[in-house]
Amino acid sequence: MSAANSPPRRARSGNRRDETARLAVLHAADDLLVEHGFGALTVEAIARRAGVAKQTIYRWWPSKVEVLLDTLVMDSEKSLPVPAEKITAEVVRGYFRGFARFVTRDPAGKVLLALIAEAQHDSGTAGNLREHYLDPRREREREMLARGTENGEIAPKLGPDATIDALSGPIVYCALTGSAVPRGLLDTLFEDLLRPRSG
Amino acid sequence: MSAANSPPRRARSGNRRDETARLAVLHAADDLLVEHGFGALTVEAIARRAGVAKQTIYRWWPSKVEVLLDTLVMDSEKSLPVPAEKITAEVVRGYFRGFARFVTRDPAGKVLLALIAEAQHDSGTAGNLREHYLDPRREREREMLARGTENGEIAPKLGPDATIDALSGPIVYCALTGSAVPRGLLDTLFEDLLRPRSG
Amino acid sequence: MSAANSPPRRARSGNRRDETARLAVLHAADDLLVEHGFGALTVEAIARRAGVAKQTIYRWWPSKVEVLLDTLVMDSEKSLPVPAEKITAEVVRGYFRGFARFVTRDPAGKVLLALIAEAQHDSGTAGNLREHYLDPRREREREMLARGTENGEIAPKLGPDATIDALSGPIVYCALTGSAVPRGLLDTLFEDLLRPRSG
Amino acid sequence: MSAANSPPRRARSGNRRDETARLAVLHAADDLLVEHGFGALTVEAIARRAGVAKQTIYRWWPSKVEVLLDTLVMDSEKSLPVPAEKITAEVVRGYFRGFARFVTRDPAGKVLLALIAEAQHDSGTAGNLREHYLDPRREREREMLARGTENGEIAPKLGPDATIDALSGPIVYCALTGSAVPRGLLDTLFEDLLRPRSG
DNA sequence: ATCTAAACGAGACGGTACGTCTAGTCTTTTA
DNA sequence: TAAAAGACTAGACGTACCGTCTCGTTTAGAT
Repeated sequence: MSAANSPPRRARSGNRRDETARLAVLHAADDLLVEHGFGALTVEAIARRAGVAKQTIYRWWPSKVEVLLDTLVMDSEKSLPVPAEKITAEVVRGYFRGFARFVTRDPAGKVLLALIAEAQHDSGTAGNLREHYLDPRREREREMLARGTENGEIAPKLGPDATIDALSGPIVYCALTGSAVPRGLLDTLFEDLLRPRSG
Repeated sequence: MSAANSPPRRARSGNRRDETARLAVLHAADDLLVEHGFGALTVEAIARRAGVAKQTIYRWWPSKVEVLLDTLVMDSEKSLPVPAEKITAEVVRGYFRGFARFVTRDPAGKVLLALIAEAQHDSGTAGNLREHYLDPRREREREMLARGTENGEIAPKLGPDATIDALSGPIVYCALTGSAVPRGLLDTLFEDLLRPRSG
Repeated sequence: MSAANSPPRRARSGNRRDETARLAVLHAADDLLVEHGFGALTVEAIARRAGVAKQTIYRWWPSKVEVLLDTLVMDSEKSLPVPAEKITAEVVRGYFRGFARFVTRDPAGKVLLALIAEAQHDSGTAGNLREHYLDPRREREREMLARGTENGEIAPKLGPDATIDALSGPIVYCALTGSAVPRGLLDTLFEDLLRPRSG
Repeated sequence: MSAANSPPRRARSGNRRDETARLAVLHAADDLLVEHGFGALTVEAIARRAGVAKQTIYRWWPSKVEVLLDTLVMDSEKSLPVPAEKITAEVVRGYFRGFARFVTRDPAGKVLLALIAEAQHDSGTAGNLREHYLDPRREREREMLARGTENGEIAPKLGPDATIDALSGPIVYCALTGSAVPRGLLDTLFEDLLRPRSG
């Protein structure tokens, strides 16, 4: 019953990394991005908001984008897991629809857009984004398609990467330009690129 | 013939806007972006490189992104005009192939990626990018598709915006993530979305 | 009768110096100094207020302090002439009392204080102030004392410069520090330094 | 003996104000004023010369004149203390002679002239100069005169402020106009204003 | 029961760029 | 040819963050 008396000031952990501080930083970064945009996302502001010293951030993250990347990995694992079992056409379609929802409506999706943006300005960010987010996720997406193909549930007309790019590309592009994904676009692409030929 | 001997130092224009300065700024911004990345693209650096006072930049552009937007409009009009006459399937396909080349290989294309990126961080940039680049270009792309459809050269399965998003989306997405557009992707999309139903 | 029809817009004088512009500049400088202080006295502000182009000021005055010096010479000749005839003790005393009033209460006196101040920052101003204001005036003050001495009206205990410094010094110092000249100070100095030993 | 090896680069003080930086700023300001005049005394130049970041200056001083005021208080306390014990006529005379030397020959005296000058241009400076320099010093000068009077060493003919103004005024005025204090001036004023009536 | 070691908050520091301001120069146009 | 207009280079202004560096405090684990 360590926190029973609900201390106004949290008990610090002394010798070990302070998990409370870590979470405070991640949430502060997320909140600032959503509430005030990337422009307000400075290390100083994160520290201020998290009630944490700047040095504590620099101790554990090389820069503010690594903080964001941590929140993205955490959030997207929760909000948008890549299906791994019982792959049907409907599951695959649902995944990409979920992806569209994630990047256009979920606040956590803003983090992905912000990191894609930042990657254009900084090659280090580009590398980290690929390594810790895009590539691992792509790998699991390929597996998803492979299983669906084995099952005969889908019959991709193109290679896995081309297929995923064809579906993810318009979604991300529309999100980046602030427009909605046009009605019918995803369904038509699905029909043309993934549906078993026949009838 | 006062300026016949082409002075090494440009003759300033006095009362009127100095065209030489304007071009020096645009080229300096372009060069800096390509050579040293967006991080090195500060107003101070542009001014230094262009041999121009900072104030001259602030007099004519609200911020450095407006400078970039000007270079983008100028360059893309030259490198990637939207076809307006004799629209055939091949012309349309060639336009999108040219677009892919523009954003993945042309230095001027980096400007578009940088502006899409910056638009994620700043809503003013987002608005300006739409208003001065994306929307006008989209309008002409729609006209291109409309003419090709009237001619019977193409038969879009989707509405014009959906069609353009389906083609531009993967191109831009691949450019943003630093990967090549997968072989066959554009051709397959073309075949499926634009080709007359054979016959 | 050049200005007989009092045009709303003054008639410019073509290839001769425009007297209207000259006076507008002097008055604008004076007004700005009195109304908004020396800090607001920029060449741009003077030009704006006078309805004159900056270049017109630079054409005729090396800098804004020369403008002020012109107004000072003009104004102080009018407000505080050095007595030259019928020098009595009372006339001399009245002159220094007038000087005290000039620097502490007359708006035109502020110009002198401002120029003394500026002279500390810029040796060119120091030279100009001496040459065009302090030295000529000192010369006439010496003559005033000399005549009074010849008349037997006053009997300076010190040399003329020392006498003038002893009287002007406290006046200027009090004006510069924003305090009033203490009651009795001038009279006592007068009594001690200028009054015939009597008997 | 942790600092026994006297490091070539100073050890910074971490969390606390860096005394080395403070002194570097004060000396840089003093030096710049003496060497290049008030015109060269910009915050940027002080920072450059002191080897200090501009922000460090703005953190501790509202403006460059406050820096000067600090150097003045520091220097004049050292070069020109107001005598407080054993007040004799000679001590008082020596103090004012010292003051004359300070403002006309000591480089630190230039700071006082510069601040008096700046006070004409900015009322904030005027207030600060009074509050932090002129008034406290005047208070001690009054005490000096009071003690000398009690002792019977001097017998001021005027009130304390008038006496001090009568002596300081010509000194400052001569310093401001770049002329020497005329020979005999101070002695005569002393004789007339402070000397016991003989007898 | 001390002592060591790490992580913490706080915040000063040297820097870089920001966007604004004024100085002083220059050129074109008008009268 | 003077004056109005105003664009230009140059550089200081004061602010915001950057990333680094002590400080002194707090606590866990080793002595």
